[in-house]
Amino acid sequence: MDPKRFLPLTPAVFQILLTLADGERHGYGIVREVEQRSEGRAHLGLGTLYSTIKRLLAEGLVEQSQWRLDPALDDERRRYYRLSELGRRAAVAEAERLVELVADARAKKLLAAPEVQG
Amino acid sequence: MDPKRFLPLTPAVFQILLTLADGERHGYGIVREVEQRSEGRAHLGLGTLYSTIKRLLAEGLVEQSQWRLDPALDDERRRYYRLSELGRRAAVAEAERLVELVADARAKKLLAAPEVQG
DNA sequence: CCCTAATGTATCCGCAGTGATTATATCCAC
DNA sequence: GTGGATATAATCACTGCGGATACATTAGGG
Repeated sequence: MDPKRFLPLTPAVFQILLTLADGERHGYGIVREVEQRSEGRAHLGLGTLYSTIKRLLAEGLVEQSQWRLDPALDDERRRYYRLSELGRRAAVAEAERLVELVADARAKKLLAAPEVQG
Repeated sequence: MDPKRFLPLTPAVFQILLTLADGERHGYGIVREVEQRSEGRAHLGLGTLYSTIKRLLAEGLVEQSQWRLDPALDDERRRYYRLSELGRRAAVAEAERLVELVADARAKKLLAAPEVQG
């Protein structure tokens, strides 16, 4: 299964996969992490979140998980999700695509060249 | 006028602005350059191209130009476009946003850290 | 306790962007 | 002069986005 067939990922999809890349999260928690990580520059609407997750589950990029926080701290309503292997490879492929885009932007002098690039 | 109000740019819009960043182009020529620069990985449909350019003109990110190639080599039908100052700043802002996304992807270990980064 | 706000999941629906298709015309090579 | 590539443009169905809404639960303050 070639992850490139999902490219380009939409901003919403990439933000969700990115958020799940280092651990499981529940829906609402994803929205808050995106908000925090981007310092408010990226926003994920609730309508987008749940419809997108539904699609990602159907496509097999994301899986539902039984993972639970310490019950004392957790909330029964939460549904946790994790990246599938395919989802991870799709996220990597998208990240590589973005690296190319940035390189193109540098080639077009929209960005300064990095000070040092090994 | 804050270019950030246009973010995030859609893939089609960014590809068009990127193409115009180092010189004037006509519509069909933009499609071909995108195809070539990405080595076929990015594709810009004709329907997308012309409707998007129309919108970009209305938003003032792109301007029509009187520029002409040597008449012997040029084609009367062509309409040339160039980046406006606002368009350039929007493209830069988008490129910077992509740099942040790539950094996020590195932080989440989706990509290896760059070998050297000054 | 109760009230409110925040948390949490979920659906609905209008809107915007995409891109295939179609139409039309011109350019160029043979 | 015929055919295929070039070129612009409008139409149209499809998808993704995100605000609005609904509803239930949880947390905290008075």
